[in-house]
Amino acid sequence: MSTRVDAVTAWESLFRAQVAVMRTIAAEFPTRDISLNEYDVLFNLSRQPGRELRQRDLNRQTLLAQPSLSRLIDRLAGRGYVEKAPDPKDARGTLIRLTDEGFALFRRVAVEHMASITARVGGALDTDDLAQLAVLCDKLRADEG
Amino acid sequence: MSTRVDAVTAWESLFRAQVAVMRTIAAEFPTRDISLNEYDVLFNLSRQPGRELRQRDLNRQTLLAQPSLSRLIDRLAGRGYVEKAPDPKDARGTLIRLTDEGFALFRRVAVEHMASITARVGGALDTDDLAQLAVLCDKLRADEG
DNA sequence: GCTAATTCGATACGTTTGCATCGAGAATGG
DNA sequence: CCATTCTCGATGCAAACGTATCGAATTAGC
Repeated sequence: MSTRVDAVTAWESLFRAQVAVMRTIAAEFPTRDISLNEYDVLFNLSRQPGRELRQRDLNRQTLLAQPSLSRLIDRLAGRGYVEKAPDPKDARGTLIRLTDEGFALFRRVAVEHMASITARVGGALDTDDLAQLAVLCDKLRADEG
Repeated sequence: MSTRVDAVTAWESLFRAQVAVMRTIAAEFPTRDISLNEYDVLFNLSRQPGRELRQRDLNRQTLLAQPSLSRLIDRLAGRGYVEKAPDPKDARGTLIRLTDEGFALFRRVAVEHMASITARVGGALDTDDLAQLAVLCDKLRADEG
């Protein structure tokens, strides 16, 4: 069956493309202000209703191990960008909420970051390619398991 | 211009897909034997003629910072999976060569790893999708800058 | 309703990573 | 040919990460 080989090849291409693009983007990222992992957390919170999310759900969006995210959040909380509150629905859980200051930081960084992405990604693919790529990647992500 | 928005959307999709797939793959990876970054180094060496590469070139394939790769290689060398030799063409450079033991380890791990990829990626997209995705990602990667 | 198994987040601890910097060698420019 | 600049890889050091483990809370099975 050729799908076996094709799947590995496609993943290889996707992974290398991700590395290539990420290198450019990371080089232009304002790491002094915030790390990419921290940005990713702010990003995920920002698009949530009420700008809050359970730590458990936040963890599912990233590749970070649970203890790593736990401490990353403590660092963000220490700098005033997020707040931690117990989940009223589940006493085990913790709700992480983006503060106004955190949202302001996110928006400020997002502007530069999106410009980097537009330059690197938009410069390599035309509109049709971009749309196609997004569809395929969404399909790939959807199939959890 | 709508390409601005599309580029950011497409990158977002690609990145999230990469995270989703990587989570599955990493969970099934034999981390006891070797880390994913270490595997990536062995992988890159394995497909090189003579199975050797300059550390500088190796560095361009990964997202690791130069000192991190330097020490990762030292660890691999300490375990006998690679060997370091001065580059006769350039006395600054170091050639990293995959040993037979390193190649054997790579092949052993690659079997399981490719099975993980096939299951996760091949299960979500059909052959046409996979081919399309590979083309788009290669195009995206090609445009370095 | 009670016990066992699971989930959630935090902490201890060793490992890995990145940033800053260095010395040695190679390229550049006069 | 010499001085300046750049490239390559290594090391000091602090920050961040992952594995193992724990206590508290919830869920599942009897």
